[in-house]
Amino acid sequence: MLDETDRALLTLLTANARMPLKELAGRVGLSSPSVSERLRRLEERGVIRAFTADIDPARLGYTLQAIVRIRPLPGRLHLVQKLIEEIPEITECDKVTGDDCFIARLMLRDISHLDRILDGIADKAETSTSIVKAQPVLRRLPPLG
Amino acid sequence: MLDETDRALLTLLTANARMPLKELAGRVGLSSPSVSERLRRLEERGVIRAFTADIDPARLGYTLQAIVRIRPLPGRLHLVQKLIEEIPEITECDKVTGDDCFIARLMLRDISHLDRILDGIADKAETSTSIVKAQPVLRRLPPLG
DNA sequence: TGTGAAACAGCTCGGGT
DNA sequence: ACCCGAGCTGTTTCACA
Repeated sequence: MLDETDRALLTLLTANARMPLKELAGRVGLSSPSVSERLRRLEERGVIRAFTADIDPARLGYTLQAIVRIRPLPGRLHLVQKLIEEIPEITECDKVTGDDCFIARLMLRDISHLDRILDGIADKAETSTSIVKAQPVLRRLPPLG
Repeated sequence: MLDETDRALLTLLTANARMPLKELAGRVGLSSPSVSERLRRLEERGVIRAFTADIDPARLGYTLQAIVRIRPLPGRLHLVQKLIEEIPEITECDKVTGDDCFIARLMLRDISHLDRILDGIADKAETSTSIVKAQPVLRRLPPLG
């Protein structure tokens, strides 16, 4: 399904999505056209979902992050999900098993910013908030293979 | 600090990191060299941390994701953090306030894979696991401005 | 910071192994 | 599947506003 060369390409592109084909080719021991074709196929198959820029939220003024577990009140599940999707400060949200129905990541300018957002949810769901103190593992690839 | 043009560039690059300078330039109404210079500065200032490929874990065989809250046993904090960093299936981990010291995202091949990994932690920390059923909000940018 | 032109590098597409 | 080479497209550099 995915050979050694594909895996190497994914690793290289994860580290630097703008790496030129020529350099990619050199590192995996192929020619540029071959690499070009492989990338096309990887995108087509959905292995590569997109090429994105990794922006540092702190440099945008979001110096605080919080992880919030959200338990919608009875009958409010869909309403809460819609609300979550519309709050732009929520940059990630998973719907999970268990009492906590949603687990969301919030980007915040300061602690009062958190207060304001939670106030807007308080009448539709219960929340448990954890403030992020450090990020020991930042977005990385799982083992390929 | 960040003007309107910079914000537009970040939005465009987040959607497609491999977009050619020429096209970026056209969309923000500048010339290619100007855009090139702006990108150089954004990277230098650390606003753009990296250009990365967004890989679909499901296409790599990781059809299951879990969010695990981890509470190290007394005196095991550092040991547990080291362990977390060394488990490659943990692709994200935040150190947070509250009883749950760490919140980690795990990429898994199947449910027995989860069992195996949690077994390796069980004697050093308590864990609470939530299986991801859906992802209503996938990694996106907070408001720029 | 910005622009435009020119030199340079990278990409794509054909044909061939 | 991959490689090579030609032609084209995109990028970078530089003089200048």
